[in-house]
Parts: sequence; C-alpha cells; structure tokens
Amino acid sequence: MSALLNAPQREAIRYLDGPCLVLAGAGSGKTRVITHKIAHLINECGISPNNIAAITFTNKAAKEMQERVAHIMGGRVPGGLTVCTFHALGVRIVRQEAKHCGLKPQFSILDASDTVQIVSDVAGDSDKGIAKQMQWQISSWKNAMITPEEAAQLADNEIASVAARLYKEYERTLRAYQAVDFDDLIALPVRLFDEHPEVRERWQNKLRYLLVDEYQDTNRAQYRLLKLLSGVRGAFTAVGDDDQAIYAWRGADVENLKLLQQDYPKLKVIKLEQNYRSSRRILEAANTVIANNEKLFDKRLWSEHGQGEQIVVTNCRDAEHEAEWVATKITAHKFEHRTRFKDYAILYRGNHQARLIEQQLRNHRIPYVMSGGQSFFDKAEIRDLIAWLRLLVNEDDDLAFIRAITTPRRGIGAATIEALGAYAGHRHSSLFAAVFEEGLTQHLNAKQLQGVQEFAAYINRLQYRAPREPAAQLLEDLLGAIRYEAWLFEHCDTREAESKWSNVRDFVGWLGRKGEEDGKNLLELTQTIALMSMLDKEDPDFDGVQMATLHASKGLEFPHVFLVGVEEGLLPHQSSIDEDKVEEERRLMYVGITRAQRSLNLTWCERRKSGKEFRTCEPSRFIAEMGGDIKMNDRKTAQPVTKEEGKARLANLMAMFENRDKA
DNA sequence: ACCACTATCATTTTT
DNA sequence: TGATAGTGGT
Repeated sequence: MSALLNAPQREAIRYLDGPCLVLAGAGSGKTRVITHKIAHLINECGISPNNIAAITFTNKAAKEMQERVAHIMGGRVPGGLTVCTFHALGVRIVRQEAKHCGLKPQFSILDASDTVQIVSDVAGDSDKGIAKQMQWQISSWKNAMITPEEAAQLADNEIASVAARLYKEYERTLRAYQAVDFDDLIALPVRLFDEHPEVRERWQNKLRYLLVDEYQDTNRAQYRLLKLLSGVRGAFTAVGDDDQAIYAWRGADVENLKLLQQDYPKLKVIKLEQNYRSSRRILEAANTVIANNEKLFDKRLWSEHGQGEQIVVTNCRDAEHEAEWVATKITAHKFEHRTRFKDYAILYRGNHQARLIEQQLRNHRIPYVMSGGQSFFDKAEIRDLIAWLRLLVNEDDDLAFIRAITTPRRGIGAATIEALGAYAGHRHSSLFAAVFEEGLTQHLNAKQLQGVQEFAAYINRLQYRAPREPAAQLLEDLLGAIRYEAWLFEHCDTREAESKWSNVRDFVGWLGRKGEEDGKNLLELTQTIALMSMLDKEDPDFDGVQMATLHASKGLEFPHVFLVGVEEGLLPHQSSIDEDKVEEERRLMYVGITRAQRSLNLTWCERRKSGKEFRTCEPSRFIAEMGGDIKMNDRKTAQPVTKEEGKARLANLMAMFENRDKA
C-alpha cells in the first residue's frame, strides 16, 4: 500500500496529532489521501468506522469516495462508516434531533423551485425574477448565518429591508410547513450545536474523526458546522486547493483556509505538489498562469511525466468556425492517434457556448455527452409523484398538498384552494388539517367540499399503509388510483406522454431498488430524493466526447482537452473584470488547463456575435500569462470579410505576440 | 386587456 | 437549450 503513496501523502495519512490541512494541487491524489487515511484510521489505529465521517460536497464525489474506500478495504464499505455530503449529514442530524430544531422528524426538504415559490407567495408578487433575486439574497444570509433580525438591522437601503422582512416571513412559512430548505440543513445543526452543548457533545463523541473534501468550497455555515463537530480536539483532516476555488459567487469562502490557521494555531499544513495527471508543459502553463494570483499558500506542481505536446492556441474567425475547427480537429486527431471519443473534452465558460459546438459535433457525426443537463428529479412528472410522497410523509407540507391535489386535475381548482387556504390561514392550520375542521363547510360549496374530503380521505388511507408496505408498492397503487398514465396521455401528445411515463417507470424502479438495497423506509427515501440532483445513468461504456462548463469539469480529467472561447470578456468574463473578480476567473482557467493529461488546445474568436452585431474580440490575458512555450496556430482558412476586420485581426495578433513576449 | 406565439439572448450550479 | 421580452391577434 505505502509503495503507492509519496512522502507527503504518507505524512498526511499518518498525521493524527491534531488538525490537518492538506493542500492538494490538481491531480495530486487527494482522494487517495482521504480514502487511505480512512483505512489507516480503521486498520492501524483501531478506530471504529462508526466514529469516522468523510464529508463531500456532491453526491457524485461521495459515491466515488465510497467506491474507492470499498476498493481498498476488501470490496465493501466498512459498516457504520459515514461517507456523505454535507447536506446528507445535515439531514441525519436534523432528523435525529428534530425536536430540538422545532421540527418533527418527518419534515419536508424543499428544492430550489419550492423556495422561489414560497418567496413569491410571501412577497405577493408574481414576478418570478424578483422572487428569484430575493430568494438568492435570503440564501446568502442563511449561508452566512445571519438571522432575519440581523438582516433587518444590517439593511441600509429600502430593498434590503424589504428583503429582510420577506426573509422573516419566509422562515415562518417554512416552519409552518414543517419544511426546511437546503441552507437549513447546515444552519439548523449549527444553531442546534451552539445552543445545546449536551447535544453537541453527543455528536462530537459519535463523529470522532472528520475528513473534508474540497475544503475550499465551504461557506461560513459549513465552516462553523465543522468547527462545532470537531470541537477543541480538532480531530479532522481538511483537503482542498485554494487555486481551485471557483465558487465564491455561491457563498464559498476561501477565507476559511485562513480562518483554519487562526482558529487552530497548531494546524499542520501539508502540501501535495506532485501531479500524476498532466505532462510537464501543461503543468508549467498552469503554474505560470496561477502565479499571477495573490497566493495564500505557495504551491508549485511538478510531475515525473515527460514534456508532452506543445499547447496550441488557435484563433478563429467566429464561434461557428471555432466549433467547426474543434470538430474537425477531433476527427483528425482521433484518426491519427487511434483514440476513443471519450478521450476528448470540450470545455467552455458559459452554457450557451455549447449550442454551436453541439451542432458541429452532430454535423461531423461525433458522439458526445454533456455534463450538467436537466435533473431527473426536476422533471414535472417526477415532481408530481414526489409531491404525493412528501404529503404522505408530512401532511403539513402545503406545497406538496397543492401539487398533489391538483395533479391530476380532479375538479379542484384555484378557487377551491384559495378558499381552503384562507380558512386554514384563519385557523392557523395546514391545508390538510383544515379539511377535517367543522367550520370549513361555511367556506366551500358542497361539490368543492366533497372533492377535498375525498382527497384527504385517500391520503389518510395511504398514510395508514405507509409504514407497513414498501414505498414502491405504495407508489404503484397510487399511480393506479389517480390514473396517472391515462392522465398523461390525455394531456400531452403521444411522444411526450410516452417519455414521461417511461420516466415514471424508471422512478418506481429506482424507488424499489433503493428501498431494498439500503433498507430505507418511505421517510428516508423521500428525504434522500430531495438531496439528489441527478440519477446518474451515465453509462461509462458510451464513447462520446465530453462537453462541460469549466465549473462542471472540476474533478475530471481527460487525455485531450479543448478549451474554447478563451477571450477577454468571456474567459475573464466581462462582469468579473468590471467587478474586479479576475482572480477567480484565473482559477477557472487554471482548472481548465489542469484537466488535460496529454494535449491542450485553446481557441479564441476574433469576433463574436453579441446581439445582432458582431463584436471584435481580443485573446484572453490568460493566454499571454501561460508563458512562451505555446504554439500559435494562425488559422489561415479564416478569411477576414472586410479590410477593417483584416486590420483589426492583424493588430490583435500582434498584440497577442507582444503580450506573450512580455510575459 | 389578456393570452399565445415568436424572436432574442445569455456567467458559472449543487444541495 | 430555456427564459424572457415584445408583438400581434382575439
């Protein structure tokens, strides 16, 4: 085992005398360190798996971690070991300590669209853009652990104080629904541990050693949760790379790295600088680019690999040509090098850039897969069913109630729900509970009343069965009872209905498997679903070029990488330039470069359509920052259309070479 | 006045 | 691709 590890990796694994920060450069084997450290703790130190938790940010990372732990631990994840996301850990804590959080254990977990919906309801404003903005603001407050009261105090303008009032209402609504949002899954445990030392100690005792992946992505609330969980012992290993911090806009705070040093003066910092991924030329370019950033910790990647191919920068006339060039190049390169399509990745700054590339790949008959994509659980038909499950588990969940009672339509419309809602508001009860109140007869007509009561009675019957039957069985019966398939085919055209129904079948199958494999009951399944974004059905056998945004590419690697749209205004994005946020853009560039193992191709466009006009573009400053060992590939076939354009192009080119020489 | 359809235009996204 | 703004028809 130790032969597979280099000296700093071994040191990071064996160091147990206190808090440990592993600065793991791109491709330096950080997952290897975490997984081997888990094995070390269990095998060599006799620590029970029950007392170890490895925390990641994404489900995908958690899954990969589990697989790799299983791999080195003889094929199985040791029983009792926790390997999950921050939020999954949050769910576990809140569920177990529900009463301390003012919730019942069957609380609902709201997704992004639910929360926007609530904000919009609370604001009494149907403008979705406004609601989104407000929700964003509320979420950042919660991530920074700022209460509604504090937000109101801090508000220094009209808009902020309106938002603070909304925030308060929003929180009240969530509690009334017995619901939490994603941010609560971190914030509630933090508050809980702050206010209940005895509960905190219980959890500190349970999770005696913590390992945190992608530490640079933690926000304030997550930092406090870690600190509270690890206590004064500081028994944790945080693994991260400040050079790959690209989520500041979402609340991640690299300051947390500094804070770690402040809060734990005895913090052991270990750097992993040997890269196992890329050729030396690629690493050199990455190092040179990132050296332009103000550094928190100095780090320089090196590799035992060879020089490798030269990095190629190609200028294209416009985005169409760029896409076409990439497609052509991939075809030729694949033919020459007898590679597979899946050895290639095309990376870009913004999603909209993908469109033209997709088109060209199709033209060239190149198969591809796009990362990102819509979430399976976000599809309308799946959300319909989830609403039913949520309502079954938590009858106070009014959002689920409304969605379930209106799908399929059963003659209950806006008017009925409004009347019911008014009455429930008056009685301070949930919609579901209001149905059973005597006084409701005054507010609904006979037909409305009958519909509502029938619905509630059916929910009651299902609730009775829920603890006794598997979730999939329940859902199966439910589908029959509400005649969901028939409803789909009545409301959509056949193609659409078929695809929706097939999704429903997939969902039922998934629920059945999950229920059996993990032995989860309906409550746990429902709460798990809320935290799942994608049903990873990506099959590894498919041979396609990988397309991804730079953000989505973090953590991946490819033999051959094409990075497109490397222009001023796009790769350092214009708004980032305006707001003085170029360093984060540079880290994005760094992430892009370091995805490549063997070859790296950059392209930029001399003009790009913005509106109906073409805008002249300059190559990104990051190209000049990569140093001189780069091949400039002037694309001769790109003929300028006018003299002015020709001149502009030449000037750009010269400026580019000048910049390069300076650097 | 309202609704539906079309044209236009992009930061980055997980839980 | 997907959201939104603007236009045209009822």
